[in-house]
Amino acid sequence: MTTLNRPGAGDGRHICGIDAAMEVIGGKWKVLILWALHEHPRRRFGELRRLLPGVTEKVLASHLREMESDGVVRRVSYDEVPPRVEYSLTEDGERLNDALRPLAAWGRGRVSAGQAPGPSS
Amino acid sequence: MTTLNRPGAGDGRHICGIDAAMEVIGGKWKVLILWALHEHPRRRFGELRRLLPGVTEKVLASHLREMESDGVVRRVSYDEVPPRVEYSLTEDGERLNDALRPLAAWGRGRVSAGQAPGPSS
DNA sequence: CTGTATCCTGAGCGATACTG
DNA sequence: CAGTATCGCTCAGGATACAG
Repeated sequence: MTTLNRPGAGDGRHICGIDAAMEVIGGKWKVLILWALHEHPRRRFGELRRLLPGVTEKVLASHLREMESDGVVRRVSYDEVPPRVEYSLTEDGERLNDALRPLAAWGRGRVSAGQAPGPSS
Repeated sequence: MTTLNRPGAGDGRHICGIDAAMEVIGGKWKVLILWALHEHPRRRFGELRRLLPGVTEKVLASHLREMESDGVVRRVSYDEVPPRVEYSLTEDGERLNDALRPLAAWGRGRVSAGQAPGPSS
């Protein structure tokens, strides 16, 4: 289960529904994992790691586990040698990704307008 | 400036635009502040504090400062005694709130379906 | 190749007291 | 009323080594 430091986390009390979503996407790399798996379906662990420059194995693994238990990521393990595991989005994960589009558009808008935090002071 | 522990934070490198948005809403109470100011425009500091049960003065103040410098919250200080300050959303803040609606709907959907993290294991 | 097992750091947050 | 100032803590995340 995702246990993030958010209001209402753990006790199931969410004020407006966004909290519930924030718990799912609240990890540092989770929205990027969502995005990567949407753009590149059925990705292996190592491929995902390469798609997210800077993420460590430990964090990627734990994020994937949490997203799996949250029902947005599906993990398929092929019993081969060497081992092969493929990750993809569930239907709910795809819906979550769609729900993030307006937010991404909003973010892109202010990036191109130079209002995004970071570059300009 | 918002300095969250996110990929690309600080250097202005965002992969898909969601990162930029996540930096703005990444604080523990920020989406709730957004929501509260949308539902109850022109709120005073103390009122806001009462609208967000559990938030401390320090965190509320710092979040409001960051959101102000991110251009989503407007702070209007009336030069009176006792002091009066009113917070409201900027146009961009309202747009951000709109962009969060699909996400809230997604979260509500899984809350009512019992899939949200927290209540069920 | 696909992950655990440890250890560690620090940002983010909370509690409390205090100020104009 | 509307905040700062300080202190402390927790836990998400990073580094590295090891395992099946």
